[in-house]
Amino acid sequence: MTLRSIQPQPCTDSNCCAQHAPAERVALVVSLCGARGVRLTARRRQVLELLWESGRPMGAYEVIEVLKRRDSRPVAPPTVYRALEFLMSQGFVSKIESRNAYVPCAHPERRHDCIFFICGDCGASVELEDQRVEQLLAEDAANRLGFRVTRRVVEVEGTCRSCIAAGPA
Amino acid sequence: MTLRSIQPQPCTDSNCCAQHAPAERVALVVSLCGARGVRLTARRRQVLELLWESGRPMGAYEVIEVLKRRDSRPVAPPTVYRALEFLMSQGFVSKIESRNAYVPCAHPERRHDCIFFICGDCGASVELEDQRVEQLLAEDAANRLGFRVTRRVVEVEGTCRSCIAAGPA
DNA sequence: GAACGTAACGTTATAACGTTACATACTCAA
DNA sequence: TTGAGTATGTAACGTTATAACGTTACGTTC
Repeated sequence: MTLRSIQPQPCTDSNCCAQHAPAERVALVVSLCGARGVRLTARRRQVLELLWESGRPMGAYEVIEVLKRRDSRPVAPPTVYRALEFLMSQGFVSKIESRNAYVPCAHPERRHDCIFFICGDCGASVELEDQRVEQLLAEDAANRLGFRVTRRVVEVEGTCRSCIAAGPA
Repeated sequence: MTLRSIQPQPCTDSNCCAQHAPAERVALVVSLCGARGVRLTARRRQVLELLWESGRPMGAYEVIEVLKRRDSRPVAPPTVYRALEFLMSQGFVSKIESRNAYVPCAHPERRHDCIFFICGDCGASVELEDQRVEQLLAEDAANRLGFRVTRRVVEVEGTCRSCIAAGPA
């Protein structure tokens, strides 16, 4: 099945816990780039696919390592950082600040800051949206501080359901 | 006025926007260390005082630079990182993950994750507490994900009141 | 289809941030 | 006062990110 034959499925469920097929999400990004008139070059797409395939946050140098092995030729840091920068600027990828790691955005069609829940045991992360949290932060900023918000970083660390079930290591 | 002569003032106002006198906050930490039986060594205290005096988040290497100038002899990264680690473990200092920077905690006597509002223009940060945000994040974690929370990172970036008043640069 | 302009990429070097390993010194209690 | 535990100093290293600059790819215009 080629990428082009995959129909991207818009997802309007902000509570979906990011259960999406990687290839379908990449196809969605391809179509979004077309609509926006920006270029998803081979490198950029390669990085995005890698993040989707990985299933958990990846460091920039981890990305570099994998690309090197696949290409069997050097891929330098700036190349990967530029790809990540593009993907983030378009809302296709987010950075998890507390880990210096990058994850593909479950809903690239929506512009939003989301909340990341990161498992300290297995390293997996899940993104959620919660308008109420955004609302409270906006209120605190405006009413208590007279502060204008441009970006929100909300990262919750802990233990995911699977790791809790698996018991203490 | 010596540090010992300063009486730490407990602050129970989580809405105080961190308006505290540095020396008084350091004195509070001194007394907390005594009560907890942990050692606020000269280095640790020096780093804490520096953060309080600075008035805005400092990078670890910025701390190193200032200490070097004051001591007029080298202060190596591990020394500072260890001091920061101790101060964070005791809740006297917090790290702003999105900046790789450190700030003294306005309420070292309370164990809590707080919300940081960071001005992108002047670099200042203010900490607030908001139980409602913590509550929502805990609910999302438990109900939607079955996730056990150990730490919350909430950082809001934007423009502070003063910089808004000063107008666009 | 040649020349041009821009965006993307490659290469090298370096800045910024953080850790490991190990030797030395200090502290406190037995 | 001596030994165990804690803290510090020092050097080397590892990781993350960016600056600076040249080259390639690609669409556009003539």
